[in-house]
Amino acid sequence: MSAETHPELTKNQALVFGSLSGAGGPLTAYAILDQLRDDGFRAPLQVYRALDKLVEYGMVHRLESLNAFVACAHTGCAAHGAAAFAICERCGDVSEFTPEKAIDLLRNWTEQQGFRLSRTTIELRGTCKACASSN
Amino acid sequence: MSAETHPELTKNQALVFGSLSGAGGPLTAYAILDQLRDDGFRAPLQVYRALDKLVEYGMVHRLESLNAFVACAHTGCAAHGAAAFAICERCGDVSEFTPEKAIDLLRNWTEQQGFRLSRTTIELRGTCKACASSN
DNA sequence: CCGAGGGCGTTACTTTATAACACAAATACC
DNA sequence: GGTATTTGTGTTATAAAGTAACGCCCTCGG
Repeated sequence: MSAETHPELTKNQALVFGSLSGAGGPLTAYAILDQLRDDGFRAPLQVYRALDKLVEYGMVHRLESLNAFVACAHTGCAAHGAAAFAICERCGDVSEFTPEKAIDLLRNWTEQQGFRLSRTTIELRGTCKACASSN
Repeated sequence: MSAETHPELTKNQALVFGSLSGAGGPLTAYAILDQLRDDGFRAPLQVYRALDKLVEYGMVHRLESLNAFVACAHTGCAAHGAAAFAICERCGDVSEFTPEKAIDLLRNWTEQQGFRLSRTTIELRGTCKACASSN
């Protein structure tokens, strides 16, 4: 899978990705399902199956602490490998960023332990600038 | 358990903490519930309420990517503030560690953004040394 | 005494995610 | 072309994780 080109998406995958991209923020699988009722979606599995593939392709990230999914901010994130998220608990805004040095340090730790790293989850909860100042 | 670092636990909190401590690894809320049936536990809420407090006290961590909970490895983790976890997907073993430099870098990023950080989740998925070598 | 807050027990419920089964479409291979 | 294999799809049913709402019983400070 090339980092620059997206794989060919199936119809369902394209619908789910479109829904997430259009949202401009994270959506739960069931929220996506509701959005896609008019496109013929009837069951959660249709969404989860598409999401599994999109996550595998690096086009979508799963936010573990929200049980939600978000389109990758980098249109071809697979190259980056790891991403981090700052999640505002007030307004729900999510910022994706790539703290390479921090990730290097974590990877170094795993290598020292003989731990073979496959996936890194970094999620920061708090209050975004806008919400913190509008207090 | 030190009276200085730990608050007085209620009966339910002590039971849940004991269950988690004895497990030597993560447990889901429902697994804890099953373990405590003989102690009179009947409903998930009894577990979740205790867990909420234990997490608040820093004695228990929630593993977001497993929907599970684990007793803090440091008996008084509240001081450390943030922890990271390496989760073996083969044997389920979880190692807690405290990557202070990586956390500092993440905190610096949030400060630059004006993001007020309240909670940090770092979870590494992969294969532990023992499982990787017993291949 | 009493009243406010915290913890507790229970029922019912919502949200999140998978299992199992059957069919269809694309791909691979000779 | 024909056939095996994989991959995607649709559906029903069910499991797993988490919460709302209610009422009761403590206990602690006034």
